[in-house]
Amino acid sequence: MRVSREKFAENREKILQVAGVLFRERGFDGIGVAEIMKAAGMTHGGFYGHFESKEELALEVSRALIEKVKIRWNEIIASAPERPLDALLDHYLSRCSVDDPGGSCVFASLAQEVSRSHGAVRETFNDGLSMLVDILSEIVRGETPEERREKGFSTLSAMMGAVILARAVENRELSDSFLYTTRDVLSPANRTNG
Amino acid sequence: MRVSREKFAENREKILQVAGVLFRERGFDGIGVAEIMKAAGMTHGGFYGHFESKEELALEVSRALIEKVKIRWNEIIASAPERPLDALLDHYLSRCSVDDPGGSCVFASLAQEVSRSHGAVRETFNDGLSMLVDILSEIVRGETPEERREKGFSTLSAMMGAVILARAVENRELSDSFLYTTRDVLSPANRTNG
DNA sequence: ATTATCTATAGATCTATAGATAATGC
DNA sequence: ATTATCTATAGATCTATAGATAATGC
Repeated sequence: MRVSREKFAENREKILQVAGVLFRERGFDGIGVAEIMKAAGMTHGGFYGHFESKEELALEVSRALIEKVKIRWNEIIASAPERPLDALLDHYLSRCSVDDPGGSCVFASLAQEVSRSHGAVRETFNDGLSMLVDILSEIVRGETPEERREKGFSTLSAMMGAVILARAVENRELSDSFLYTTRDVLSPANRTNG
Repeated sequence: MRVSREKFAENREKILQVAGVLFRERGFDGIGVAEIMKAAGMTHGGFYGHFESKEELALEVSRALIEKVKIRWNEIIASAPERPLDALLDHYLSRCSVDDPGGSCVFASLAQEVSRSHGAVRETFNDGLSMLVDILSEIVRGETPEERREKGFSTLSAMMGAVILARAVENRELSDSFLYTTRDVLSPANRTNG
């Protein structure tokens, strides 16, 4: 049965949203079009009326999720103008972030898989990471812009690494240690230099 | 045609070695048994004379590659007794490490994929990461054992994060920045505190 | 009539196995 | 005779498409 134009647009959004969760939970190659459509409440074949290919879906989902990270980070920073980095670290280096990959940072879920790929998705991830460095550069401590930019890179590395390793280990104590030790090292409140 | 016992053992080692490279390059799910066997110079069906399943191969490869990281790190540390952490960072945070995933740290290639799995491979990765924290705890600066252990966790997070992000971006300048900024932050020579 | 969705399937993977082949080693 | 490997294939995926169905909107 055919649906209205409005419903068609809704269905497309639903596919994007569901795919966003499932890609982050299982990886781009860990979930098929049929299962995504089933989870979205539609049939397999209907997918190709909305997207040309799975690759196109992966690209659109990537763009949307990266934009989402940007918006969330900017919101958190704006909500704590006196200690923006602390607020961001509290958010990012949290158990919630580790335990809910389907709802968390797309880079912490898919960076390794994307690094093996080529094409538009990879470029989108490249630009997204560059954007996060820019955001961090404005809230880290540092005497010169160069110093702050360098700290933007190292801070992002440490944040991502901590969440990725906290997810990789099964032992809860180990997992927590990656989060809180990284938070302590990166938080300006605990630093005496820089 | 049948081969000698010696050749049989050689063939098994060849499969493990080839699979070690291909798993790191393409992920456990990114390469099939048939292609691994072809790269090892054998036929698809012959695989099941050596291993019960692809999962068993993944486990044996994981164990071997984690042991390899341990041995390499200990060699590097032993070779530079006056500045072991600097030597390790020089090795780990290098272009070579980023450009040759098939020959580098198994965690930097497969941590995200493994974090989505359950079973023996995941446990092996868990124990392997714990072991790397132990190694780092002995070479980082810190006043107390607790402080050094905490620094072991945060240092490992930063190292892994830097290599993973350096691989994720396509832009060479961005990629290098993740490496050298993390090296600067982690190197005792560049730290004025702790 | 147009078009969004559904049914059914083609064609290409993938893991795993059964049975044939041929060299080893008693 | 035993056993390591090879050939061939079963059965389960996966992406993508062709054609049927049925509701929208002129």
